[in-house]
Amino acid sequence: MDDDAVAAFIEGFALSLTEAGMQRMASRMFGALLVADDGRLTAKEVADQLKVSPAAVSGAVSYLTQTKLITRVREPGDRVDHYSVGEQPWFETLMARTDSIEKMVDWMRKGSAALPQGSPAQVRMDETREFFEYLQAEMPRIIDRWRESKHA
Amino acid sequence: MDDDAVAAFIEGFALSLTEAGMQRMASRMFGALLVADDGRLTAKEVADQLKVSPAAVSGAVSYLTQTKLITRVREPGDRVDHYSVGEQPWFETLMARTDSIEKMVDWMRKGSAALPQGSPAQVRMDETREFFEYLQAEMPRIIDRWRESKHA
DNA sequence: ACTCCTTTTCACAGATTTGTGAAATCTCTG
DNA sequence: CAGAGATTTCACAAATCTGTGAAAAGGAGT
Repeated sequence: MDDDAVAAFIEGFALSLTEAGMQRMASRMFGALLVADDGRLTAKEVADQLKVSPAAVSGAVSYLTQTKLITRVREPGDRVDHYSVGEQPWFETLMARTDSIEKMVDWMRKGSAALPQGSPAQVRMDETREFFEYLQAEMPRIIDRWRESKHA
Repeated sequence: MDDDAVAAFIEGFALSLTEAGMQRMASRMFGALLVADDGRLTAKEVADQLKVSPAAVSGAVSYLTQTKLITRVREPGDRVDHYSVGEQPWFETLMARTDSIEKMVDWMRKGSAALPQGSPAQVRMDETREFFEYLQAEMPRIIDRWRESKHA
């Protein structure tokens, strides 16, 4: 277990998540959870490991729980919260999250309506929208196929 | 052709692209191109339509061309550049762009190596990496399937 | 080579985001 | 319900991001 390499992973991985649009602190905390042996840490452990204030962790927690990437768990008779990458693999959660796509699709519907009937721009936009709708619908099936391919 | 609604589309659509990680100005310019009848505009047209400076457009152009979402076109005997959402549907370009995933996969490989052999964290990380590799490999096939489903 | 226009670069100002410390709030436990 | 510790909130400072204006660089036609 190479601690330096693990720390490097957290920072590097978090950076690529950040580039993909996730908040910086949330990305780092998420990285820390991924390398935690049981995928669970307390706020304090996160704060210590990343050398940040409890306040920063609190912000990350609220982001990550809202986006359902982690869940808050408290054992009965425990006084501290544990945060955990859920039982369901987090990337499935990530893939299932399509609100961003949905928003785009909604806008494209409105956009298409505002364009001249049959114009190239309208045709292009409708086609694009159909693709995203297809993609959204396919997502669960893609995950299924992956599960199958694993068994083979 | 409802100009106000078109403008609203540009802003709304651009916002959802921005939330997905794209630069603000680039998102707006991209939106403007999407509703342009032939999918092509000059820098000046973009600047006028979005009410921004040429410098801002220049920045957006450099982002969008780097990410291959638009291409620069200049007709022989013309003095100005036209920017165009490419011939290939832009969302196919978008889906084919996997560098972000590749970066994550690379980091996960390193992360796995740094974790104790056979530890839950390592198992989890390897599985995650395999999923993304699968996803990346599947992408072209997903697009193919969409094309087929369109013919039906 | 010159001129005109387009495009890029750069320093800067304004806006936004990020993380901190301190205070407030919450929640178990006794 | 009081105490102890955990968590959240808030105002603020530092860092980052955005877009501007002005100047520089680039290119096509004369």
